[in-house]
Amino acid sequence: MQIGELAKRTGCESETIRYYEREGLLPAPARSSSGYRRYEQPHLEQLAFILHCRSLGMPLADIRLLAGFHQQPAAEPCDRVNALIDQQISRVHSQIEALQKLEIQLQQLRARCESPHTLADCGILKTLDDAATGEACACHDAS
Amino acid sequence: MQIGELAKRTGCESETIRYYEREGLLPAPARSSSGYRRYEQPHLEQLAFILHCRSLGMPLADIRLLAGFHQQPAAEPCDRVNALIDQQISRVHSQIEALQKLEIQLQQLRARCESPHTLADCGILKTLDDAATGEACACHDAS
DNA sequence: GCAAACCCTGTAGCTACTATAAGGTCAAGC
DNA sequence: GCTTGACCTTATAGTAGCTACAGGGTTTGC
Repeated sequence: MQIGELAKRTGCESETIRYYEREGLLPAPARSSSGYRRYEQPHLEQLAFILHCRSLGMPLADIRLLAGFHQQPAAEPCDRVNALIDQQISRVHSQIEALQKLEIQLQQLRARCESPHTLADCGILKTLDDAATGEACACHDAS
Repeated sequence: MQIGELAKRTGCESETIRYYEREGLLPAPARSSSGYRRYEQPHLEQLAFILHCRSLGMPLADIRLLAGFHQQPAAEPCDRVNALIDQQISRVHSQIEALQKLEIQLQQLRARCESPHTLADCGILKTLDDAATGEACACHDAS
């Protein structure tokens, strides 16, 4: 199949497929006489594997590693696979925690200007300005 | 003060300060005879304002807008300030939701390989492979 | 008079794509 | 046989927000 067909079947844009090939995540397929890429079933599965990992937020470098484990002897221990997933879980977890703090801070800032005001007495701008001149700010104080 | 001093006082690297200047977030300061940037107190406050907004996760484009509101007539309504903060809150909120789903998916995947195995029968690799061949996967099924 | 610590500009790198530009190929219809 | 449109190709530049050089000039202290 051509690249457009592979793109349609996987929901991944042709340009992204070519990008994955450049990055060494997908093997370079055979070419037609006119230079068009010709994909087979294994390519589709490999791409689906990549896309599934991406949907779990994994970085391409980790996916490259995961894909590499297929080429290794099957008797090897799989602890490095587990470690990659654990890393990803902790990355995601700390992102969540950071964003939750952020949301609280933003809501405290937002509460400074509930009803419509003018710029002159907008509690939000005032709070941001105060923080800039070194005063305590509503958003970061209580965090 | 020189750029290094400003950097030390704000905890922002010199290169980042020059970057903000290039991006039009900080006004270009006066220069010494040898071309060194000379900053005054207002620059420090402006930079602190930017850094405070950044610490709330706001994109530079929004910070540029926020900073611009200082130059506008004080009697203008501040609803656009509020809108920017509201936007940021909803961005952060939807990121949190997406990451929470992700964490559940990752933990379901991780549960496929609790005790140490070999690559051949690693539940994680198997699950990822199955997903690539179109079968239902543990991680995305229950999401 | 020299070395260390500072400063300058300009450019390239990071992630994971996305979007062009400028061109070649192929099948259908007239 | 020729055109039209949908496909494909490569190469390059852009996105966000920095960070990290390279290759040079300046200033300060000993």
